[in-house]
Amino acid sequence: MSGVKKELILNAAEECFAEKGFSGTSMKEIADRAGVAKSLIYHHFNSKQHLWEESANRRVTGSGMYYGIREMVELLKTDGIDGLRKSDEYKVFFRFLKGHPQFVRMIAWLDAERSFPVPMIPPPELRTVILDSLSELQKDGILRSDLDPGVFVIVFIAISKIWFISHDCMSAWLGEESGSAETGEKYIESAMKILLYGMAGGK
Amino acid sequence: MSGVKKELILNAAEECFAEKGFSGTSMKEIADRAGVAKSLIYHHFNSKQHLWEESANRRVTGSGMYYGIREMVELLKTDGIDGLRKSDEYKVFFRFLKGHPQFVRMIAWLDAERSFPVPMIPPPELRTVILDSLSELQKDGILRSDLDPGVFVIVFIAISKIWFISHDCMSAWLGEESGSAETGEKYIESAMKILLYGMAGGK
DNA sequence: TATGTTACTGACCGAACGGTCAGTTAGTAA
DNA sequence: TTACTAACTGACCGTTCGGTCAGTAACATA
Repeated sequence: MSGVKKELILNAAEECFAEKGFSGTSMKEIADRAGVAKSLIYHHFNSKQHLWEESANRRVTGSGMYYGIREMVELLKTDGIDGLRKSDEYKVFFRFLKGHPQFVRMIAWLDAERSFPVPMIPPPELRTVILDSLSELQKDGILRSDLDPGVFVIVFIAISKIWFISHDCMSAWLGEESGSAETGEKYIESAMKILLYGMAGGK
Repeated sequence: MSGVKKELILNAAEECFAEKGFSGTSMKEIADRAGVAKSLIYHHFNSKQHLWEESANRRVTGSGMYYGIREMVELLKTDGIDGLRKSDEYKVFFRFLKGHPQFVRMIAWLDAERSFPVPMIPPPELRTVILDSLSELQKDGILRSDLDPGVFVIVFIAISKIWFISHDCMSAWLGEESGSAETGEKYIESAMKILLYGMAGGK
């Protein structure tokens, strides 16, 4: 009946690392949060760095981060840009981030950390499916065809991600008090207006 | 003749913090890099946290980060979107980040760090000038008028910033080998095509 | 029951941590 | 010269760090 305490350790590590990053987290903190002896961590994981990599990897690859994007691209194929605009589906990635604040914290640390890097590469088969669909949409004239399809994905991720990663700085550019949950919804609607319009037109 | 070694300390702190963040940097590292005794740091700054805040603040507020954006908005007023598109000026913020990798590293840490936060708010007068100009451009029909003008700024920053902050992850979505400097130029050109087109049209 | 393996603990280690402090140097004003 | 202040240093402090290790508890197999 192994693995139960190992799971506790991984969960505790994820929480601590998401809050304070690699260097800001001590092994004692993780052990205390997991409710185990510190030395047990070294029984299951070789070192702090290994634990960091394992928990970060699990959180990133197991997040399903990109599945919303794939669904969105599928919707784009069936309903076109206007269909996407009228539905709420273009918010899918934004809402994913909103619902997973711990995941957001983790990728913020991964973006900064270079001494103990964790790749964060999209799953190859998902990447291929999304890029192929986008290429098809370009051929069909639904998306502008003068760009690498990957650019659509990047700008899409960028405008969602920045809202949560640099929230204070960004909401300072908007008039309302930044804390309100409504501001986020209004922001992503506005930003996606720009994006959806720009993705269709041009050249 | 004070201040010269204090300056050395601040510079060394900036470099160390940009590389390894707050928790990953030790006071001894900073002292060694500055070529002074560790205790001298405590003569000029109260604590590690104060040094962190002071060096981060100096780097962020002194960066001139937003001046390129203001210039761009001015150009938009005189030459319109087509003028901006034809010149290279829309790359101004992207090139600023490209030319200041240490600044990019620092804001990546600031985005992640919540235990020792540093605000990173845009200078109020610059913010006002930029937002006012954008409002004017909306009234003149050059920019779409159905959005808060701050959104233009945010999406603009977002697509430039993400290229450097999450570089490995993002360039994985583009076909070429990610390391090349040319890829970045191609990316920002493509992304700005989407943005400039989307900022003009719609509603 | 005997045996081996894995899960798990508490005591412990040397190193590094942030921070202090007594004391020295150097410049400056009276 | 004296006296005061700010710049600066090296030795030192208590704590915490990541990591080790001998030993125990639990459980499966034979």
